[in-house]
Parts: sequence; structure tokens; C-alpha cells
Amino acid sequence: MSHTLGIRQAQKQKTRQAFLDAALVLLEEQSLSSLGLREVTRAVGVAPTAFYRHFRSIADLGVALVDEALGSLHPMVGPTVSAANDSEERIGRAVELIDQHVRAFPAHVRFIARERHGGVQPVREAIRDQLARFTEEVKAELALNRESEGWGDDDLTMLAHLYVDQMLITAQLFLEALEAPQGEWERVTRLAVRQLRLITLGSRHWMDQEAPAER
Amino acid sequence: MSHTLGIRQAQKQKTRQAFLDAALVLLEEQSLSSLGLREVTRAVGVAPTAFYRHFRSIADLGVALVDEALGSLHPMVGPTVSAANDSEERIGRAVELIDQHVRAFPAHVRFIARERHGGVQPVREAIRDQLARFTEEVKAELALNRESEGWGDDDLTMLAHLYVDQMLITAQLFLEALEAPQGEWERVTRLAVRQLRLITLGSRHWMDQEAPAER
DNA sequence: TCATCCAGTTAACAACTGTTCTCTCGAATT
DNA sequence: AATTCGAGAGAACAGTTGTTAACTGGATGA
Repeated sequence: MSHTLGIRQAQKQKTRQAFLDAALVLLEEQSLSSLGLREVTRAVGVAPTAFYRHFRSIADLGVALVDEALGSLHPMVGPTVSAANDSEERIGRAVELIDQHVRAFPAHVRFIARERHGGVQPVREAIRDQLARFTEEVKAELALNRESEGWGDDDLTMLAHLYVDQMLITAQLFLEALEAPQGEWERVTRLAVRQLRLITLGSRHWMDQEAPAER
Repeated sequence: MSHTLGIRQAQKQKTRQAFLDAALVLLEEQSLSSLGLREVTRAVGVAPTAFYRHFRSIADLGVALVDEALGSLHPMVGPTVSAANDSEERIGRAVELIDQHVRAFPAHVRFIARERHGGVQPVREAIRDQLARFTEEVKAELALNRESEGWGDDDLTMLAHLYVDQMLITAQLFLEALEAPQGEWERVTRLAVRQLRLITLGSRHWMDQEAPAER
């Protein structure tokens, strides 16, 4: 099934990965729009022109990094949001997932936070697309539980957005807590849990409101 | 009282403002860490070396921009959060305030969104400090209404953070809606109002929960 | 085995960067 | 009226940048 790709292509992919890794390290202390092509090749240990064998431009490399950073996260969303009876347990799982992810891939998280509103348009768009996918996935999970309770499509989208944004905010807070040790990490965990609890609480009473027919 | 400052200092401040304005324009399509000193002076129409008469570095200019973008907003916070009986009216006022601000100063808002997690440390810190001030101000307003209802300090901080982050997210959505006309702007307005409504709803039931004594 | 392919190299280019030192010349101070 | 001050100009510096073209040499496929 998996055709062992030749020495040739294997080497190429290895070098390509070296580009991504080196870029990610350099991007911990600067943003993509100031990252130089020569800077990256120098870090990899390869001639400047070799870059073009793998990427058309720095922006292109950035888009590849977005896929690496967010692409593998999609399978996690469903199980985390759904698999739990208690909503309190669901919150715990979600925060734990972010916790682990930030610990494991801090550079990726930092890159996304930085370039989400950064100066390189194609990268911004790639991130926006991935986040829209997350929102759709969360929305689909939410629909299973609340559609029967009379939730409309707009309301589901609204709540999904709220949750996704909250996840991002939490990830960014964890990131800052990484280099400020002490009980800061714990403090962020508690804050995130309480905020999610409040949002969930609000959603539980959402339908109590006067019917949204005329507003 | 107001000592009319001499021709000399007046000219200097005028040039300094020209630097800030020119930088803000350039920063609409790139991030601060890739903004060149010569690039700015060229846009202003002065010699490169003139830059040093006003700023120590580009990062220094960035910090000045942060003050310009956020400093004047503090007086707005109190009146907006407090002056209203109905919570629905408060939400309307808040969204309206952001709406107007984004329309009036899109470049400033974009700059803050971009550099909040950007590649220049001193600027990140300046933004973080300003946002912390906003959080404190919101918290102080919230305390007036809810402290009597048994809200603890941690809970107030949590809710204030939630509101401030929500304001930022809304501002960023409005910003994206600026260049995508059609009913997009309206859609964002409705989304923002409903999200704030849900959060407010959650906060109204916050104290219904089991006492947070042991958690 | 031999011709083809292609990841990576080498060399060179014009253009640009931040920073220095020296100078000018009008305002500010005495 | 004479002196000091300081915003901005000008020229020059050593480095850096992205991109081009022509190349090498080992893997690939006929």
C-alpha cells in the first residue's frame, strides 16, 4: 500500500522538514514578514538557492507551517467536545487538551497566535480557513445535543465561535505562562475553566430568554 | 496655564506625528518587525538620520503607537459599562462604541491586533499593560454592581477578562468586515450582541451554582 | 549501461538596510 | 547683538537582502 518512496524524494522531504523546523525556531523571536530567505537557508545549512526547490516564497513556507500546526488537530476536536456526560468533565477535558498541546508544541502555537493577524495575507487566510473548519466541527457536535432543544443555526454558530475563540485565548495565556513559572500555569488553568463554565452556564439558559422572533 | 510651546518644539512634535502617521500607513500591510527605519523616513520625506531625533529605534516608535492607539480609550470605558439600567442597553452601547472606533481608526485597531502577539517584545508588553488597565477598569465597574451579590475578587477578574477579550475579538471581526462589504458588517454586529448577551446571561446565573467553597 | 532528471551548489547582481560622523542654519537664550 | 542649541541634511560604511544563471553529481528509469 505505502509505496516506499525512493531515496531521492525521501531526502527532499527531509530537507523540506528541516526548513520548516528551522523557520519555526527563528519565528519564536520575530514575525514571518521579517523572516529572510537567506536566514532560513543559513539555519538549515544549505545554499540560499536551495530554498526555491521547496517553496515559492517565504509566504508559501508560512502556509505550509499553518497546515503543520493546525492540520493534525482536527481529529481531536470531535472526541473532546462530545465524549463526556457531565459538562464539567467536558470542560476539564478541553482545557487539558489545550494544556498538553501548548506544552508539546509551543512554537507552533506561538506561530499561529502571531500570524493570525500578521502581515502576510496568504498565511492569515490559511489560518482563517483552518479556524473556520474548527468552528464548523464544534458546531456540528453542539448541534447533536441542542438542536432538539430548539437551537437555531445562527445560535449554534454563535456559540461555536465563542468556544473556539475561548480555546485560542486560553492557548495564548498558557503560552505566556510558559516562561513565567511559579503558580501562573495553575492560575491560567483555573481561569480558563471558570470562563468556560460561565459560557456553558449562559448557553444552558439561552433558551429561557424571550423568543428571538422579534429582535 | 498652557504654555504656548515655541516654534521649535512645535515643529518637532509635528514631525514626530508625521512619523507616527506614516508608520501606521505602512503597517497596514506588514508587521512592525519588518518595518524599516529608512522606509519610514522616506514616507515622511526626511533624511534617515532625522529618525533618531525622535525615536531610539523602531520598537520605540511602536510603543508610542500603542499609547496613541489605546491611551485615549480609557475615559470611554467607565461611562460605557456603567451608564445604563438595562443590561441589553449596555450591550448595545458597548458594541456601538467598538463599531464607531473601528470605523474611525481602523489602522490603529489593526496595529494593535497585529502586534499584540507580534515579534517585538517591548510593543507586546506595552499592549499587555494597556489591556490589563482596561481589565482593571471593567472590573472596577463590575464590582459596583455585583460585589454586594457575593462576587469574589477572582470571579470579577474572570468576568472582566471575558468582556475585554470579547471586545477585542469583536473589534477584529469588524476590521475584517471593513473590506468585505455587503451585509457582513451587520452580521458581525448581531453576532457580537448575541455573544455578549450569552456571557451576561451566564454571569447572571453565576451565583446559582454550588458554592465555590470547595473547587 | 547510458541518457535523463533534479536537489543542491557556486558566483554574481543591484538594491537595500541601520548607524556613524560631520555639517548647516534657524530658533532660543543670554 | 552675540552665543548656544538642536532638528534635520548629507555622505559614506560594511552588511544584508532576493533572484538570476550556469554548474555538478548522484539517483532514476529506459
